[in-house]
Amino acid sequence: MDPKEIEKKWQARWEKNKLNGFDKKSQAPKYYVLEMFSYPSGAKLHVGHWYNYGPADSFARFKRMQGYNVFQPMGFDAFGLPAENYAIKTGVHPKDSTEKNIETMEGQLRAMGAMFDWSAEIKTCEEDYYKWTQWMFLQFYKKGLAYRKEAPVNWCPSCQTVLANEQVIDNRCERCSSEIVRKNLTQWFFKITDYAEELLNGLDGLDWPEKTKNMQRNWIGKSTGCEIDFDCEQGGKIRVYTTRCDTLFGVTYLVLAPEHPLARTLTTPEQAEAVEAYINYAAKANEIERLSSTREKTGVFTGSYAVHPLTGKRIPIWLADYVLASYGTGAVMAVPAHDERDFAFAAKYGLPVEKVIEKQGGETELPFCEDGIVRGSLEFDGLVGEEARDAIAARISKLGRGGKKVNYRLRDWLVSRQRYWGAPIPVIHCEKCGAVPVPEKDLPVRLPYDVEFRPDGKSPLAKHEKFMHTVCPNCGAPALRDPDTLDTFVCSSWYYLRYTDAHNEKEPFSREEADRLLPVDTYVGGAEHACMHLLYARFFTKALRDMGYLDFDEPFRRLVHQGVILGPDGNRMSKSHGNIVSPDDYVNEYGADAFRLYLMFGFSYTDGGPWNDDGIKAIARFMDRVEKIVLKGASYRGDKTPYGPEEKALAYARSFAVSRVTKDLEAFSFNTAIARIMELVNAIYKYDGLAEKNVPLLKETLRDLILLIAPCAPHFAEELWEQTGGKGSVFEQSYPKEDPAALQLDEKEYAVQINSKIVCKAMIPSSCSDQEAESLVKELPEVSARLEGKTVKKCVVVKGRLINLIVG
RNA sequence: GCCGCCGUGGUGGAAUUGGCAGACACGUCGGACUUAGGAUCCGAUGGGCGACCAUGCAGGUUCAAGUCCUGUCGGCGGUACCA
Repeated sequence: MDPKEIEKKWQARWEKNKLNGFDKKSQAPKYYVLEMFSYPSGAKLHVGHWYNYGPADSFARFKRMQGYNVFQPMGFDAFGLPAENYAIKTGVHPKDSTEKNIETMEGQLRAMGAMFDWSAEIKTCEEDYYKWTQWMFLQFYKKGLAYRKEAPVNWCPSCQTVLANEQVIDNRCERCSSEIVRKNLTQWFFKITDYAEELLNGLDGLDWPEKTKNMQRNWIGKSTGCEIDFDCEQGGKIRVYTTRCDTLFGVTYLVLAPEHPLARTLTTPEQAEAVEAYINYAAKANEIERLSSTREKTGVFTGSYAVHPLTGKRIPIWLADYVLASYGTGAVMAVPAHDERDFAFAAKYGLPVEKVIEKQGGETELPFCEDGIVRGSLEFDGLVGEEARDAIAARISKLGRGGKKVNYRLRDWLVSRQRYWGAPIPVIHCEKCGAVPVPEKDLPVRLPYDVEFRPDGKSPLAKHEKFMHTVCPNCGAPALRDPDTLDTFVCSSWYYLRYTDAHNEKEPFSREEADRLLPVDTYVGGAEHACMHLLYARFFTKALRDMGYLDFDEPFRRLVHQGVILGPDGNRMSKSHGNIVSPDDYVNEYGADAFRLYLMFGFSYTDGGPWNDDGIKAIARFMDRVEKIVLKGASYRGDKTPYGPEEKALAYARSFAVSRVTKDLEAFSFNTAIARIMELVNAIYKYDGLAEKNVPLLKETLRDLILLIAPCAPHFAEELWEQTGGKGSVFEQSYPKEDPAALQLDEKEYAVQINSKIVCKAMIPSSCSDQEAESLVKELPEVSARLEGKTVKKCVVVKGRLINLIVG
């Protein structure tokens, strides 16, 4: 069988018979299988694409054969930095290179033979898509979920652009390697923090890898603590946030972040110079560096004092950059005795340490940061941990000086980028009216083609006069467009919705279609998106639900991460390692089906691992064996139907394989699924060696073999199906079902144990009761010899497996 | 540092979730058929001559532990002064 020929033949036929599409008229239950869409980079599909899409497609085909109306769309995440960088390097316009790449990749994806519904294809860089991305922005804006604020961001002075945290490597710009500075800039944010609590709670009900859910939990970082107001001697007050208000009596100083609004006003004239110098110093250090715990703590005294809310004690106020402006209130109460950071800082600057917590039953060694017994704290003495916190927080709250407060580590999502290749932010800046959203009827705000995107100190769109100059939709006065574009994660936060209604010109999607097809039943993609795309998409879904566009809470009911195929040397495949394995050579030599089968069989899907091709010949041999036995079986004639132990064994092997393969495919355990099919093939070969065959049984088993293999080797199975006289497409057949009767063997082999040591094995009727099994076993010579003069205290029977006699 | 995951033959990897450890393959060895074999088919293959010993190491629970608990070493991923 020539793989190239049959691939072409069946792909054409599937296309013609619309076998790959979602059937909108079908009554069958829907099943939405989604793989994370591709970034149209380079020109070729790499092993990673195959590893993601091949097995996932087998899963989709399997669901189809199970009777579901499967929707499996594909598209391209086409905006983004790589295309722009490529343009800067080569001068090829991002639009041109992206379109070319998409065309190539589309062809290659089709050649894989996956069951993609191309009628729903989307490309995020096309007007009819990004128009709706902009529309999303406007809805978020209307709802108060998109806002502009000044915030510290990573700024590359050479590229003159804001960079995302991921684009900062070792405090340097990934593009030009110049040092990053922190800068306060006015940027657009999405208020994802409004949904922090729901994003956290919603995780519990999701069928996602625990690992990923945990990463999101940590990322959201909920913490319950207490806010406390400290009066300043010179007037005003400072609000601090703490999770350890039980240590309130151990406060020896307060610390404000250098960016804290009160930092300068609290500074006394004598300290002004030192404070100013320190604020400047802190502004230069970037956030990554600041957060490094190995870095020595620095700070400066403001010269002024606050008053302890419960004791009235004078407390010096310091600035230090180990306190973050963006978390809590940007100010903390320092308790050196019970916090490592405060302890180190106090030691360096000679600040006092006051112990107010004692370890229960042991020496208290400072800093002691665990829960313990409260001491030296007036009437709170003797309380422990949570009860102490509750009591002190209640007091604070009664005094009107704060109280319990929940904080999240999650920050709002910075969505504006000073880049060209993205969706323009649909906002117009008017001198009189301020930031005015572009009216929906004027969408899309088109991304102009003739733009100078080479970096020369200005944001690319800002230099495009025709793009920038417009009139204010509000007052009609001349106004400027927002020169920024949206983070590409905005585009990918709603693409699974657009798929359901990809050509709708009036709305981003119709509610009817979305509610019908969503949520995605199984979503497959890399684990690297755990705290980015997967979190943003959940946020979008919840926000759109609250705006009344959707009727469900979570976009992805079940999530599966494929592992990563590494280079043969165990490193990530990359040009710099020189360890890239091209799928093309293998596909050319063995065919798409064989390559896909090998990826499924040779690796544990969720683990991946270093590439090696030791087993690929085994797959070719396996397919060869299947073809031979299937075609040979088809040539048999006769209705002689012996039915003895061999036939029973074959029927058992068939049913066992069906039962296990079904479970394994459902669980994305592809390697064991293929192993089970190989076992069945071995059983069929064994049976075929018999002189007297039950031909109808053999043929039925071979038919099931083709069906079992079909999701994993689609072209191959179609061809066998046709050659053996099957009607229609193999994917119109239903997946084989196990026969419970065949799985009921008359007798099963039990391991017979005495005190958990195996004594012998015995065939025991599978229908017999525990007691019957026990007495049967006692009759066995191996057993009775050893039981001589001993009594059986207990008998443990594990059905179908073993009988364990426990002897005193 | 903290959180999470993982350590099983020469190799990739199984183990119905506490029940015959090493399925299914690769590789190796032996055999058959061949002028030939890097094709195909058949057999053997964790270690030990053996009783037995084996799932990183040391303990524990249990009739029974790769699986559960405690400690420890090693690897991977996430996060990093979040008060």
